[in-house]
Amino acid sequence: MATDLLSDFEARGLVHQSTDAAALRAWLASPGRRVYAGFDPTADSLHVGHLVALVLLRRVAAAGHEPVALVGGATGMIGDPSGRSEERNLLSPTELAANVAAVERQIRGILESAGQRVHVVNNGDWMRGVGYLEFLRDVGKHVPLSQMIAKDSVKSRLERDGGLSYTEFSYMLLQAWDFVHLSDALDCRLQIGGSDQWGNITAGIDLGRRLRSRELHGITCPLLTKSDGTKMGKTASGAIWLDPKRTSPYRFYQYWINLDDDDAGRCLRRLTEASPQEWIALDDARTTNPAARETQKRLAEELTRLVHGESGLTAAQAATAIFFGAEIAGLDDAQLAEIFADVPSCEFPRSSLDGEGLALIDALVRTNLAATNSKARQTIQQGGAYVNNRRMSDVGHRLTPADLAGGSTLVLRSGKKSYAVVRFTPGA
RNA sequence: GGGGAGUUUCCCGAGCGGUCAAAGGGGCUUGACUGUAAAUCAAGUGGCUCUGCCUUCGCAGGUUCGAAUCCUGCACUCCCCA
Repeated sequence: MATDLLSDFEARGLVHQSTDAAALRAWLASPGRRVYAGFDPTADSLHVGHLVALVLLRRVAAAGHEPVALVGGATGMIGDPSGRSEERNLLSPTELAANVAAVERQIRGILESAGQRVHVVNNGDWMRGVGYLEFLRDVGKHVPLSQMIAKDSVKSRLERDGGLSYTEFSYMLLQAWDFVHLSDALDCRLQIGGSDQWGNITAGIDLGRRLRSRELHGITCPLLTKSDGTKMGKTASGAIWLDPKRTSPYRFYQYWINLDDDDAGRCLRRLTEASPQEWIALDDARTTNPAARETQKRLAEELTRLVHGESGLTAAQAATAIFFGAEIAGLDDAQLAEIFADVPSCEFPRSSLDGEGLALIDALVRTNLAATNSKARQTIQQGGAYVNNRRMSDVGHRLTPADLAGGSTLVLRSGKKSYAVVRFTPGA
């Protein structure tokens, strides 16, 4: 299975374009080859869109090769025009440095468990010392302008009103040089990227041939899109990030659980280590019993474990059980805080529970679960109000210490999915 | 410049003196069903100290026991003729 990486990629639908397949196969036949993919540090976290490349590198490792992850500390200074319709805003050097560090950490976290040596490199390290004139003489001289202009990424931008700046135009040279540099330093001869990277990758291959008479290889994988045409990893509320501070493990898990069947089947192949036998079994399960969502569960489990670890997966599953009706009991404040990390919270003085207690209607309004007292009353009457996931149908109910779930927290819910965490703090 | 029509609750749109918090549709909310989907069905949809009370029908006045409904003025929109 691990013998022919390229066939594995092809079977999983991961190959969009590739350079000479026979030559590539031959090169990959010996173990210990180094294969690289680049990551631009445009934010302090990677997102779901980067998973394809990360998982690909893991597969490279599983096949007995060494993954090389390049973080664009230098290229990030400039911004890749590929797949972009407008000029990028430049990041400040401090921001960039922070992003590079964060992204490097994430990459290591995901790749290092794959069982091979992992190289995480930053092109800032070799670009910083290179002078402009030197670069123009050593690299620029060998890249024909006609080819640069012919690249889709450049052409489409030139045809637009905004055009593109000389800076972004030069991006390609930097990435091309990265590839040549890595082939010098690590004997890395294969670069993998998204389909929008084809132009940049081939620029590197050309440069390698001109400067070193070396044969370099490239593979692009199709960009992940969902069957509804939207980009993978984007939701109405924004991107799905790998950083738990940006996207909680629960939401990450849910994202995969909620994929529709076609997308799930595709993602199973591209993003998980599932074997062909498993795909077939799961495809079958999906047609005979779609309700079980076995494919989605398999996806969600593997990816959540990969990104957030075993504890993240456990937390996400616990949260899932609760968000879908399980009564909230026997959890402490810390666990509640973790599960409901994405949920708006609201604080009340502890004393409001004393004596008469706090009217449920008030609590619903104060937590914005209901717009007015009337709406709150209606919600309760219609059976849409829950305290700790237990339906409350008494309009006059008052919250007392008996309603607390954790030591000082309780969870209100309106309808199926609007939650609010209420914390009662000692204060006045 | 002259003549006509209109402005209703989140949106569209009925209502033309009391039975109007205002038909109907859309949207939204809740419930049932379901695959945490879609469709479907049901209920709700001005506010409140809620079997009652208060505030809404372009704005300001007026007539009337009583006005979204009639009258006057103002603002805005649209149509037709010049």
